Amino acid sequence: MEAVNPRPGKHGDEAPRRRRQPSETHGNILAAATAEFAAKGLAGARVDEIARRAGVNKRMLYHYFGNKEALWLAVLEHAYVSIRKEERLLDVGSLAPVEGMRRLIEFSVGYCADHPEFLALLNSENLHRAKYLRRSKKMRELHTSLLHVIADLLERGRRQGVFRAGVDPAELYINIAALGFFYFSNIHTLSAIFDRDLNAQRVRRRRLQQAADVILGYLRP
Amino acid sequence: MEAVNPRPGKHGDEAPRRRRQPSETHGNILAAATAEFAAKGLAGARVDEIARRAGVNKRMLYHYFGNKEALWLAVLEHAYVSIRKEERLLDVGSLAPVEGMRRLIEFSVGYCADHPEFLALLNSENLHRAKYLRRSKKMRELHTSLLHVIADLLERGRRQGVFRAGVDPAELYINIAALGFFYFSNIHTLSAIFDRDLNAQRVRRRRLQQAADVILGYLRP
Amino acid sequence: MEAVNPRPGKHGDEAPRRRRQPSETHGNILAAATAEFAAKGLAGARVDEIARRAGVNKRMLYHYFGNKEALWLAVLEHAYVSIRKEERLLDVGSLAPVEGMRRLIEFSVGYCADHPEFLALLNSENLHRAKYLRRSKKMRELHTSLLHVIADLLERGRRQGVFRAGVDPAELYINIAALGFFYFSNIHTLSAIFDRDLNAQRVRRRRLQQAADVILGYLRP
Amino acid sequence: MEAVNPRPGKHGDEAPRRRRQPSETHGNILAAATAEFAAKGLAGARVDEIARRAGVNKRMLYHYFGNKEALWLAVLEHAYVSIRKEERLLDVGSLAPVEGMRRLIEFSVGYCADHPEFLALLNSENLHRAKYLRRSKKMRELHTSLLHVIADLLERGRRQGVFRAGVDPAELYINIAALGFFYFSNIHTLSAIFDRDLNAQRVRRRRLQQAADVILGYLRP
DNA sequence: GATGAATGAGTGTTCATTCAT
DNA sequence: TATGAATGAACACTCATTCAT
Repeated sequence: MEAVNPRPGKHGDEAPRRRRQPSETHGNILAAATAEFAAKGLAGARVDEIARRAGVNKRMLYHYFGNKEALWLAVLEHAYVSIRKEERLLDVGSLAPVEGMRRLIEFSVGYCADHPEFLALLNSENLHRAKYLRRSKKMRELHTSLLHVIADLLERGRRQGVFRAGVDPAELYINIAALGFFYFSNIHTLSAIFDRDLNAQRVRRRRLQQAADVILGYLRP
Repeated sequence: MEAVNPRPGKHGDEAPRRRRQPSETHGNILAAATAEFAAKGLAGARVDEIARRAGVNKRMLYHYFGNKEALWLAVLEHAYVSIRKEERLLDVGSLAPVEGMRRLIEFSVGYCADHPEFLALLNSENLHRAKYLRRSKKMRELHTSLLHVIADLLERGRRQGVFRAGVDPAELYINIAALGFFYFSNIHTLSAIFDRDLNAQRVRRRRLQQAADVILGYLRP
Repeated sequence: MEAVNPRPGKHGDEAPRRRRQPSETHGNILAAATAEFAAKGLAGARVDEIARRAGVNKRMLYHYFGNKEALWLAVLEHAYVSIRKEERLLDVGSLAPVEGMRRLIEFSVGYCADHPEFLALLNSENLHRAKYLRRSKKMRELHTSLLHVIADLLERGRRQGVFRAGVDPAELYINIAALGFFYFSNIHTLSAIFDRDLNAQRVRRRRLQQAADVILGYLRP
Repeated sequence: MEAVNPRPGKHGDEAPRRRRQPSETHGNILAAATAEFAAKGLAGARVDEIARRAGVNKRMLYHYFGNKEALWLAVLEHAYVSIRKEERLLDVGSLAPVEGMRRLIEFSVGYCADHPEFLALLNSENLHRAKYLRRSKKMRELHTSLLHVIADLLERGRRQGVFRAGVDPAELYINIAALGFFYFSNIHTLSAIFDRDLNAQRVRRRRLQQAADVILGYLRP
């Protein structure tokens, strides 16, 4: 992380254009890139447009991130960090297994409903066969803790007799993700082929319930 | 030359291969475009590359399809026509409701496992918020017959007491699709974040079974 | 490469000439475009050729002017600015009415003789029915001052009894322009159909005299 | 090739599509090309569009005219033939000198007002410095007769004492043409720069009168 | 750190023209 | 005579990236 105020105590907010605000610039670029990449994909996104949206000079983008592909990876990593960070706040470790599991499921589905840009980024990265994500060391570390949390839930549930044994944490997480992801990700093509207006927010509640039912039914001993 | 360029077209005599096979050329372009678009998305695909893969002059692509976006729509439509055509061969109308439903589910999941290009195309089209598919009149006609088939299965099953009432055909189809689509579509990012090699063909059988169980359990009266 | 082409820009170290001379580059492009457009018209002109003539990268042309049509308009505007600028130097406002009018006429005819590119540009723009020029706000401002100068000459001449009344400044200017324009503009086709070599410079003096005679005769009270 | 009328002698006019109508096809192409070339110039005109306007296959255009440039010349020649043909119908040789001259002038100006496509074609050919017209032998023959007619008028007028001597027929014709051509040819740019709507038909009569006055005044002994 | 001019390789698309039928 | 598929060269324009300031 870059120091935000190199010279603390002497920074007026009154916009002396072209100040040195490293971390703000960095964050602006990341946010702009997330929006642009989510909307257009890696190939469709334009470096100029990202710079414009971020309100910074295009050169800064190269200064902070190296090139377009590295920026893409940074955006992806940041997206995963964000969801995992929120996820950790659920603190499911301190809840009873069934309640914890339900909260995890509802969060997972709700996050898909509320963050279409996350779905778009993942779909685009899948198009590239995870070429960029695979390079990232951050990712594995980030998700091992998630797997530990799920494994802990499963183990506590099994010991309490509310979950059956032999469930793989990763497989389970994939099933959870599937129930939210597909619907909200494919909502546009589904609307088109079935000539309906499938609205994300309207079906949100139903999806939350249905996903919890399916997964908890599946986990029952 | 001033203002007008005759462009003589200097083509060596050693390769005057210029046949006239309209439908073959058309099909070659469509196949090549499907592969290229599925691999790179709309923005990432290159018209030159499509022409090269199809073994035709780039100009033919514009002759037959108009432009890149129209070709994209043609590819999408063709992909949907293909899956629906295979689906119709299942002839689920002549089977008992439960068996017919199972066959439909297994086909749907199996198709996702076997046709990654179909998943990729749909994901890309979702990135564009179904901008192109929405223009297509073909699509609605194509899918009304599918909805009739499912409605017929549900109705017969309900009368025979094996399916519960009140199930919407389109909603059901979306649930079926979800169970196959997500897994095979996100296999690359999932492999990356969980550091495993999730192989499509290896999990094919398990997914088929699981999807059928979930849907048929859901339909039970 | 998949979807993203880094395009490293392999440029040999032996020629790293890349200066930063904004106004010079801008001027070079304008001059080159004037020559190319005058010689070939809008449709016939080649953007590559303009860049080559200007000795700049083609991309700069879009950097400074937007696109070919905008460059066309810039060239047209510049051509009009140039003639009006020279015209203002005549300072006819400080001359006696007849002498001022004569100087204006001679300048106008002489300009047509000396600037075939101006005639060519106007003819091409007329082909487009002034589609581009009509968008320009600059033009009206530019010519209102000209009309004021002519109106002043006419008024002073009328008061002094050397010009008749009721002459419209714009109509008069059109008549003046006509006398020079046609001859020098159509010199090539006229040479062809009458099988003579009508040379611009040779007839220059005669046209100057004749035009002044016609206009001043027309203005006599 | 399909034989349209295998048995000649039995061909109704009731549209057996794809008849052999050489001269009609030839004429259609010429008319379509005239419109397209006049509207867009040589470089801007599209061979496909000409074929479409003519309602014939593009190949026919090459069959009858060879290539685009040859078609351009054919259009130019046809345009000149048309004006000269109408001009001959005036039969000025049988009129008194002054009346004949007046009729010639009025025709010349009126033709410019009524045939903007003629002006456009000439301006475009001037852009090419009469490159194509100069190749044409037809042109010189076509205009020598015109020059003879004017020379005869001048000579008769001189003998009758109504015209002064020493007037060059070609120079005179150029002066006549100038008076109509410029105004109607430049009407669009003039409208744009002076922010008026100069309408061709509205000023027609005034121009006719003015041109006759100027020329006849000039010819007075 | 920050700017915008500059670059070269390409991007989708269009052109006049020709060939097989 | 007529058709429309086929061609290759070029067309206007755009791209991610870098350099001078």
